Amino acid sequence: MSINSKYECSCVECKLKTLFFEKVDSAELEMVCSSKIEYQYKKGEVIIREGELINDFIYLKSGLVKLTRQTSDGKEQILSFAKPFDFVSLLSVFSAQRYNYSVSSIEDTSICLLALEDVKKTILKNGMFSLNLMEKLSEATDMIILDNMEIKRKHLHGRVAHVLIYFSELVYKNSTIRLPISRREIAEYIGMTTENVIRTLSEFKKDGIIRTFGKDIDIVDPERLKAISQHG
Amino acid sequence: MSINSKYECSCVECKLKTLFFEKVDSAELEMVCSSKIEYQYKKGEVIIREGELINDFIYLKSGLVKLTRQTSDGKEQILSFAKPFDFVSLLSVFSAQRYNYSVSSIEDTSICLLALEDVKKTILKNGMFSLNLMEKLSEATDMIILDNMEIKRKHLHGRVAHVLIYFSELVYKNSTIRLPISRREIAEYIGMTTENVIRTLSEFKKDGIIRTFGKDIDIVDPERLKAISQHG
DNA sequence: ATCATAAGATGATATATATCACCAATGACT
DNA sequence: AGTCATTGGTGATATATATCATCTTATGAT
Repeated sequence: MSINSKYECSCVECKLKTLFFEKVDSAELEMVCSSKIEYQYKKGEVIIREGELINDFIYLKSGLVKLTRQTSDGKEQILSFAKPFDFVSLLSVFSAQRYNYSVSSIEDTSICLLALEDVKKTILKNGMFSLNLMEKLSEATDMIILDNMEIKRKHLHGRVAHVLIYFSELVYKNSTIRLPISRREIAEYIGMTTENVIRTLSEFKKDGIIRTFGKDIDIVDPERLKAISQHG
Repeated sequence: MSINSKYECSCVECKLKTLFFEKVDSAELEMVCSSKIEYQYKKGEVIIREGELINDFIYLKSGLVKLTRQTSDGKEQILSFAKPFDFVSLLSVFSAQRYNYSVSSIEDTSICLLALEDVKKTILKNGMFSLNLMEKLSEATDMIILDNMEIKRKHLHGRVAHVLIYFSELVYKNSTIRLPISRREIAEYIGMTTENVIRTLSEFKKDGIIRTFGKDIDIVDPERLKAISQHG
């Protein structure tokens, strides 16, 4: 992890500003942003550790992260992935003292860290900001809930197809992708074993639905993949 | 469904007030509550239908409801259950035009319906209310997400045990319960088949963990049930 | 460059879960 | 009271998934 100067970028010009701060005037923005710190992470670093005190409001500037939790039997479980404009620091931020999940980068990532206290002050003062923030929070949690419902109703093949489609269509917007996660992580996300994820990818390959070279995956037949995702 | 007069109960004296309106002064409360309508539902009625426009902010006064959605292959899926003080009308309320789930009563239920516009006006004007509401919203979605993660990591037996414990400990706070849902609904919630839910309950019975008489269930050995819920 | 470690891959087998078929019990409705 | 639909229940069997063992191939550290 490396720290960037707080003057490296300006909130006023930030393209992410629309996410939360579009309804905030420049004085308020200055108040919140004066304490902002930017951090950079290489792929594979832990950004937030489950159990830590929540003091900050985190903004994903670029990159990709995963949200994980430890199950009581010591296994790792992935709740969801987040890219810029998805919101990261939302679960529990307003409802708990400590994080009940971890956040790690699965690609080189940079984040902005704002003091949660300042954000709360802005909520108290600026109603439009509150409403806007509530919408974003609600959107983000809706997505996690519905995504997990989709996974829950599917079988192994459908779940693996679902993950491929997610990264292809929603993250990279390309039929050729470099998977940012391992087969094990796919398994941790969809609740199946690593071996079965690998086997399923091999079958997709044998059936001419995808081509694979390690983490590089080329979706040859997206329609069939979608059909599998729907049905299986 | 039957409608009660709006004067049947008073928001000012409502024991549920602390849920959302503790930070609201009496003038604001009057504004929101002047339009309030109270509805009563018998067990088994639909309160909100998936796809309907969201115009209201719904408050669960008493009873018990289930949140459901249709999957693309026409099956019913249960997202979660909610009792008073859990929040019902939270998913999507601030992020979507239409409900993407249905709400039905699984016990006799009464709700308060507030105009969403009035609630939004209060958000704009009252920062403490906004922050409080955000906390409640965040708590409610956290619970749904974590509960679904727990279910996802468990096997059939653990999932069924999980449901029994949920109703026993969190809803009825009693080791003898009358299940408000059918075996099929348990299956729709945990993502398994009805037959296997029935079989699992039979096995719990045979093993002396529970006693059953139809929907009346007596949890004889809660410790073993919890162990199954953790491990299985 | 080399070693150690993790990731990817595959097969054999055990276990878990779904499916299908059937019947009994219950409740709702004329 | 009787019929019809729904729920609860069980068994036999097929299918899906997990487990275990083994191997190859990347990857990272020194």
